[in-house]
Amino acid sequence: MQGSKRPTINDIARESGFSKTAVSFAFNDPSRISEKTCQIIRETAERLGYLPDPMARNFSLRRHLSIGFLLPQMVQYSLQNPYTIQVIQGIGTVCENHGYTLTLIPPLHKSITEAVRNATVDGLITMGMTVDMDIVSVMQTRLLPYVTIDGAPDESMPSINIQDEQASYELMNLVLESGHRDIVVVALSSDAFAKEGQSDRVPYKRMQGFRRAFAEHNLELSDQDILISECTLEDGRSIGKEILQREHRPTCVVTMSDIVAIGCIQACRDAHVQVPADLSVVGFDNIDEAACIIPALTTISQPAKEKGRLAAEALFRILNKEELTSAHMEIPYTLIRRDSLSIHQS
Amino acid sequence: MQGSKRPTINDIARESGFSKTAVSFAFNDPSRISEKTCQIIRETAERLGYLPDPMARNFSLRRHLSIGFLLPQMVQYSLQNPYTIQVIQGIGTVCENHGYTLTLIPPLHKSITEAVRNATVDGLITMGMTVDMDIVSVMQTRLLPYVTIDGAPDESMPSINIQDEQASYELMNLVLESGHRDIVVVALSSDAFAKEGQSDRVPYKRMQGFRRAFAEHNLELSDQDILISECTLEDGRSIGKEILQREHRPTCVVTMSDIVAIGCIQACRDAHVQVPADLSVVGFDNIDEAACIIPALTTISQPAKEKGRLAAEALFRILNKEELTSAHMEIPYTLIRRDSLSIHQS
DNA sequence: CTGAAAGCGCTTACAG
DNA sequence: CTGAAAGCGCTTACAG
Repeated sequence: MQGSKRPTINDIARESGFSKTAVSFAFNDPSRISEKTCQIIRETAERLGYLPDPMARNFSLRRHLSIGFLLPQMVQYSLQNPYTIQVIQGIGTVCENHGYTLTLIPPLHKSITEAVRNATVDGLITMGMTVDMDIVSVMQTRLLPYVTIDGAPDESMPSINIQDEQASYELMNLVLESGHRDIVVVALSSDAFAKEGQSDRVPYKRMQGFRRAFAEHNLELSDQDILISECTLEDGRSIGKEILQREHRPTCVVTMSDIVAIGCIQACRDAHVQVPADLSVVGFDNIDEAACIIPALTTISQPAKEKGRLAAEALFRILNKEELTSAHMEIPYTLIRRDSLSIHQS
Repeated sequence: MQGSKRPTINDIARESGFSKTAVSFAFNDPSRISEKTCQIIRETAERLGYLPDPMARNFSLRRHLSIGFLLPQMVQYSLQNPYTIQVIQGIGTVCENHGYTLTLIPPLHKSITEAVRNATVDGLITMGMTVDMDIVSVMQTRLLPYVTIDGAPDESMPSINIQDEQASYELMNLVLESGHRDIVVVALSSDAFAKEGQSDRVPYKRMQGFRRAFAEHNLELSDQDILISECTLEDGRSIGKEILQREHRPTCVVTMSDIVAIGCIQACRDAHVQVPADLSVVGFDNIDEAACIIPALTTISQPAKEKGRLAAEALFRILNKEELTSAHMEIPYTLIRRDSLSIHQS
């Protein structure tokens, strides 16, 4: 009866004796045809195993019914970071409410630009983006709406951020007030999108906050006390190992991400170094694990799910041609004091 | 120069003085045209801000370059379960390697069938599916390839599973050997896909394993000692609370999911009941958290990421018209003994 | 209520 | 090397 090919609207039209128009209406707007016609068409469709092709339909309607999330790292690392997962949760929930799917977009053949060029979505959400990036111009020429989380706010780029400089300042201030002076900072690497170091990027802003706290204590952060880590558990662990091997061991490690901080703590465990007795470690993000790990992390709590939610809602507003109340949304953070930072007696 | 609409291949053809064919080749197969032509076309495209529409291209080529993952629960719950996230990780990594995106598909207007009907993907991966479900027939009439994880193996349905009956048997056996006799089982609910209770479903198989262990000890599992929980932390917690309120408190709670087990442990904490001193709790899955939580969970370790990986690889093999070596893949599990199960002295 | 026809933006077999 | 034209499977303004 049916070959290996799916029947199309043409087959149903021919077989049922009605026009393509009628068949289309039978599935999308039955009120436009008579009940009898609708019934015959549906029966014919059922008999031939016909279902309208959603891609053809979307193509015709110039829509995708999907929002894209550009993974900031390789899939493996992105989905290993609870912070990113929470962001995805927030985005996903909004998509669900709007009847959209959520497309996770990894770099295509190592190229993020290529991935954006090929993305079949109605809009994109990115993390840590600055205007100078190639992908921005691609999105713009494609007229693809986008919102960035933890990126550098720019006129042409709706964004969701916390006050990273201030949060980092408070975190470092707490460390200094706790008496620490031998401090190593583990900064986040410029991520995959970046063309070059950019002064408005999140890692930079956090570093600025750290420096401000140092300055207020009449201290200076020397370059050799700044290390760079990818935002992965593994890299955090190897950086931690590296720090423990220094001849002059610091009393506190200040990271820019809980996942890196936890990696450091694992390195300490491996080396039988007690945290925080021998070494304090502080994080950033306040992922769920930060509260569970022993010792529980002192960190900055930022509402990741909320970030995702806000980004997605802003994007849907753009898609619906609604006015954004504010293109640059800042949401509150909290300094969380727990056990991984000790008072240092000098 | 350009209106609010994107230029199409036609605009570039007209403006450059070449045909649509040539423009198409300039982007997809430059070897088919002269260098000069290619250059002129590319310059024209650059000038007008033209990028080929990926949806139109995919539509023409009858492909999507995306794999769909049907979320087994609402987004919020699915992405809250580390087991599911690991599965997604596995799938995502394979997609990345193949240059595909991964589309997360939530139920559409509460309807999973509707979601499958509209999914614009080249293939689908589902969790916990049985052949009798509506979505199976939809996928079949759509000729959409699919693979199911933790579903009921069937001739027409490639699947990835562990030996759930045997694993559960071993787990319950350990509980019984540890001296427990007052046991409450927290089973997983028939999930959202299910039409009705089905004997080949994973929760059913696990229950069979539990019963076999009981039978071998000349015991019987009474209905009142079987509770049902959604696979969420919250539901686990409220089930835990319920159990603690029973007049006759059991000595051990056997769950079918770590996330539920952890919920139970939280309920114990809330009620100041010591685990495992006052009550033992065992899980299933061995998510990362199972090792971190105090007490660390006794559980069944199943390689979730591997399940995702295998499912995706099988799907790509189907897409490439390759022969599947075996449609039903079983992978090994391990019984993990940790601290949440105590020896019970009677 | 119904249908013929143009259109969505590409690809590609075919002819020159 | 190049282009006219058919085709992918739908939607929908328009006319009857």
